[in-house]
Formats: sequence, structure tokens, C-alpha cells
Amino acid sequence: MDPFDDPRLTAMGLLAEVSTGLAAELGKTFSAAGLSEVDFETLIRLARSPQHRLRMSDLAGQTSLSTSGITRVVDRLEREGLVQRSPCSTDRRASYAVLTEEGVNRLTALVPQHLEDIDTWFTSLLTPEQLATFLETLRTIRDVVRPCATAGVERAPTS
Amino acid sequence: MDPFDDPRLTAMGLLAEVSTGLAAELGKTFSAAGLSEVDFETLIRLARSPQHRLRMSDLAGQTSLSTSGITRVVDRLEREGLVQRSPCSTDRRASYAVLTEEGVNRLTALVPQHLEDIDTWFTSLLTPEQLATFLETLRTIRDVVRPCATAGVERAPTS
DNA sequence: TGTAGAAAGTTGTTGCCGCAAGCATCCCAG
DNA sequence: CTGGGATGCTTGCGGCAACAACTTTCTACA
Repeated sequence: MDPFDDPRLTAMGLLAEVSTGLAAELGKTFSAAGLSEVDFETLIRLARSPQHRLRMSDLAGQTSLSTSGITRVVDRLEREGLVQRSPCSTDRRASYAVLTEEGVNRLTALVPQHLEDIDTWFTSLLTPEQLATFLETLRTIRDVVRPCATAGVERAPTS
Repeated sequence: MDPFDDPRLTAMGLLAEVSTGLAAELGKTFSAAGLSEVDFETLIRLARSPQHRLRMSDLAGQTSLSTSGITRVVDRLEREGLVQRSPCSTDRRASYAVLTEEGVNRLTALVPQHLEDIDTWFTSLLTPEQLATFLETLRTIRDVVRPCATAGVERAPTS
């Protein structure tokens, strides 16, 4: 009867709830460490990149932030000493954001708790088979909605 | 070797990418209709509630927005004539947000395209069995990370 | 070589949201 | 029935991010 009770709406709502709810739980650990989710995302992307560095626009491409957003995130992180700007030798327009040693340390201190959080609120709730199937499905969708998530990576099997 | 290459990080990143990527695609339809995602979320929650209305704080509980956030969302929607505040007869502190006829119309006009979007970017990518399994897994996680998502509903099997 | 257009990054502006404070109302213990 | 604490909502304030405009540098084409 009610046209607003479509199972697709429910499915989409469920996905959104899980994502935001999970992010809210994980965010507690971040803010306890004085970082925002975006900060962490940025730092971890740098940590997983060759030489712990990435050009500003590649960072933007990976994080669904605009380039101006990245400018400000890196501003903040640089002010805290976790990241440093470094000019690109082959293109004077471009800058790298490079993880500093302090940035690595901060991440290293944070990651164990973060992994435990992921276990608690996500992976440990599923059997290994369930988890594998779930990730497979996520990859299927990801490949469609985010075809260029590997900016700045030459073809790394990140997932 | 690199401690930042844990499969759990990858799993979590994948989930986040899918969620934000999907939201970005679906958001195009919303903004074409002059609404934000939050606006749509709010309207659809009202549409799926008895009498097309919900108390402000219940709305907040359902949407992971703070109560002050809800105040402002309803401000905007009311300014556009899609929603109307209505005092609660049994508690003079409380207000209902009620969907107006125009609000219903706007939603009715928007939902078909939205459903098609969900198909395009999500459900049609999976087989029915895959989708069912996926939703089951999402429910498992949802029940843990968001135990009170049914505020204002007396025990409706919303999903 | 010179020039037009594209691209990388930054900055001004605007709007959104959470937090804390405030006001009105409700509830309950005494 | 009365006073204090809890609850529902709104508002002031601060921070964050997108958009657009701008500067500098690169690239391609004549």
C-alpha cells in the first residue's frame, strides 16, 4: 500500500546504518587519540603508499575529499607535525604530503586499538566464510561505484 | 612487513568506500531534486512512520544526527513547505515533525528515480541469493552497532 | 619559440553540523 | 503540592568541507 516501503529502500538504509554506526564506534578511538576520521584516513593512506608519501591530488582522489579539503587536512596535520609538505621535483605545481616520523609513531600507537575495534564491531561478528562472502560482494559494488579509487597507485592489489 | 597492511584495515576501507561511493551516486538524484541526503533521509523516515510524523528526538535517534541538527534540518524543510511542526498534545515540550502534502508529493516524484539508482549501483549487481546473504550480514552488524535504531517505532520489523 | 588551454594547489565564501548553554516543561519524592 | 532533577527542543559558537575564483606551472600545437 505505502509506496515508501520498497525493499530496496530498506536495503540501502541498512547499508547506510551499518556504515555510519560502525564509523561512529571506530571514531571514538580516533578522537581519543586527538584525530578525526578524515585525519586517520589520510594518514593511513600515506602509510600504505610507497615512501609514505602521496601527491595532494592523489590523496584527494583516494579519499573522496575535494582538493581544497585535502589542502586543509594537510594544513592541520602539518601543524601537528604528523605530515610534511615536500615539493615534487618533476612538477613544480605539485606537492607531496609526506608522513613524518612522528606521524608514523602516532599511527603505530593507534592501529592496534583500531584493529581491535574493527574486530569487536565488525569482523568477529561473522564467520570466516561469511566475512569472505561479504567482502567479495563489497568488491563487486566498489568496482562499479568507485572505478578510480587507486589514484597514485600504479596497479596495486590493495584489496 | 608493513604493519599497516592488515586485512581488517582493508575490509573496513572497502566498506567505507562502498558506502560513500554509493551515497555519492545516489546523491546526484537528490541534489537534482533540490534536496540533500540528510533531507531525503528525514523525509523518508517521516513517510514510513505512522501518520507521517515523528517527534524531533525520535527523528534524531533514527538519523544519527544530533537533536540540534534535526532542529535545523526541520527548519529548512519547513521553510520549503515539505514538513510542518506540530505540537504534541500530551507533552508540551515535544514537537512533531509532520510531512506536508507537498512533502509527500516531492517524495513521490523522487522515489522512482531513487529506486532505479539503487538498482543500478547496488542491487542489480548481485544475484538474489548474494543480495539476501549480504543483507543478512548487514543486519548482523547493524544489530550490534546500532541497537536503538527503532526510536519512535513500537517494534516494527523495519528490516 | 610563443601562446592557449589544462592542471595542481591555495584561498574566500557559504552552509552544515556538533557541542554546550539555555528555556520550558514534565516527573517524582517527600 | 512543591522543589529539584530529568527531558525536549532551540540557539550561540566554532570547526569542517564544498564550490568557485585565482596563481603558478606545465603541455601541446602552430
